[in-house]
Amino acid sequence: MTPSPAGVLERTRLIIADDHAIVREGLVSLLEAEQDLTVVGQAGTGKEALSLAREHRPDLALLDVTMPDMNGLEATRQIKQELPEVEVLVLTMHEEEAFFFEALRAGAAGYVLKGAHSDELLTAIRAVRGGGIHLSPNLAGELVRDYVERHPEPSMEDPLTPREREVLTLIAKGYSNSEIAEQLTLSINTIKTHRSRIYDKLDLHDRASLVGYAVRRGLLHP
Amino acid sequence: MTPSPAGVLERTRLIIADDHAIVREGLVSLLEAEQDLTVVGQAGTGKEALSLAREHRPDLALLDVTMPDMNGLEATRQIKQELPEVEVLVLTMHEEEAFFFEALRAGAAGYVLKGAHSDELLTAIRAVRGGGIHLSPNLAGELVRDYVERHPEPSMEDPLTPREREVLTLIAKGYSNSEIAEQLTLSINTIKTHRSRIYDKLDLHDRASLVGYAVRRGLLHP
DNA sequence: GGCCAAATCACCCCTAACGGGTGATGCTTC
DNA sequence: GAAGCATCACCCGTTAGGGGTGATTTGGCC
Repeated sequence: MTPSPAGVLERTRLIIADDHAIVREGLVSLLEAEQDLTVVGQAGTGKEALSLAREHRPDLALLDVTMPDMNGLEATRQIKQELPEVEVLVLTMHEEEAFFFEALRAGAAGYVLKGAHSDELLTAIRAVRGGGIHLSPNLAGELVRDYVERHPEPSMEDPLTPREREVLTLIAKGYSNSEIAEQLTLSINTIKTHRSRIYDKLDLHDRASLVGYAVRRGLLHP
Repeated sequence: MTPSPAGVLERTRLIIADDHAIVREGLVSLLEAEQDLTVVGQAGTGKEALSLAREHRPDLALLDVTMPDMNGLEATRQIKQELPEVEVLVLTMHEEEAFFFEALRAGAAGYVLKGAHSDELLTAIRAVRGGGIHLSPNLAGELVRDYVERHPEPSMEDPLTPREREVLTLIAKGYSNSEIAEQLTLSINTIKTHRSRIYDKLDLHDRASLVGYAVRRGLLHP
């Protein structure tokens, strides 16, 4: 650590990118009003944002989605690829889920709507600074819905024994009886017996509905 | 709307539940200090919280996880089942993902860690009040990771034609050639041709690896 | 000790599905 | 007019699938 004059904090260094100068100015004055933040660069396009990030290695990049010459999502992707230590916060007016999800895939650590209170932006910046993730409350619901759908209550028991569930999983994954037998080091006859019992218990009679069942139970991914 | 005396706001009505009286008191004074919030009930157990919710129909219930006589997650489940219009915000010291995810499944609209700043709690309450979801920045990352894993970049194209991808999906779902032919109103021969071409292009030679491929591509869920 | 469910394996049957070919025809699109 | 896509036909041999029936062992439970 280099010694710093008394009273000077280790500020969080930001770059901001938005194609509207007025929005940028507004953000700068908003952010500079906080003692722990400082804006070290401004960009009007995605490419500029990327250059700025390379040049300044900021702690955090605040990017708009809609920008000429490379949009904010692509910029996010490239920044995260090249400079993973730079956190990206996407600040946009786009409430569509598609952008939100794409931002997450691109590696953004946060997504804030421009309609939000400025408090939320500051909260988000600090959350991200602390290694966290901030999601717009309006959009986080989609993510949660998605999660809940894919991970149903693990309770709601099925009538299968553990072994049967194991076999079921492998069947659903497309393995043949003999392959399953090999993987579990069992006789193929055993597998066939399990298979029959599974069909009996679940009252299913073909692989398709079996796969459906396994997918609903979330047996395929883990 | 019933007319209200000038200066009196429509306050957000809360109940809070925590097994430690001191924590409750602290929360009450914190929340009552805000002009737009009012605490209409306090509980020290999950069952009490449920009764309070039935009695007061609050806008929001602030629940701790660890409580005697029904924990906060079970209480969340029951409240959301009986009184879906009551939003639940889980406030806990538990940073384990398991509780977090279970809270989401139980229907909570937010999850705030006790280690967070009180600002975050207020932000969360207001976000939830506005129909949003607030997730602890420390834990939201898990949710995002989960999402990103399950929904890989849809780009990164595969060599398959749209029709082939369609057929592949159905194969992975466990349908037989004839069933697929029926569903797509095609000849079974056509399906077999597609199947062969898929095997060729992907250089796979059994259903198992085909399913693996489909899962990775996320073709199974939608 | 007796009972039951779970897990293991064997053997039979028969149909259908599977995978591997080869070849051919329209239809766009470039 | 070549290339890619989608469609269909027919042949072939293997084996996996779905359906039975019966048997053994293990472990837990009363």
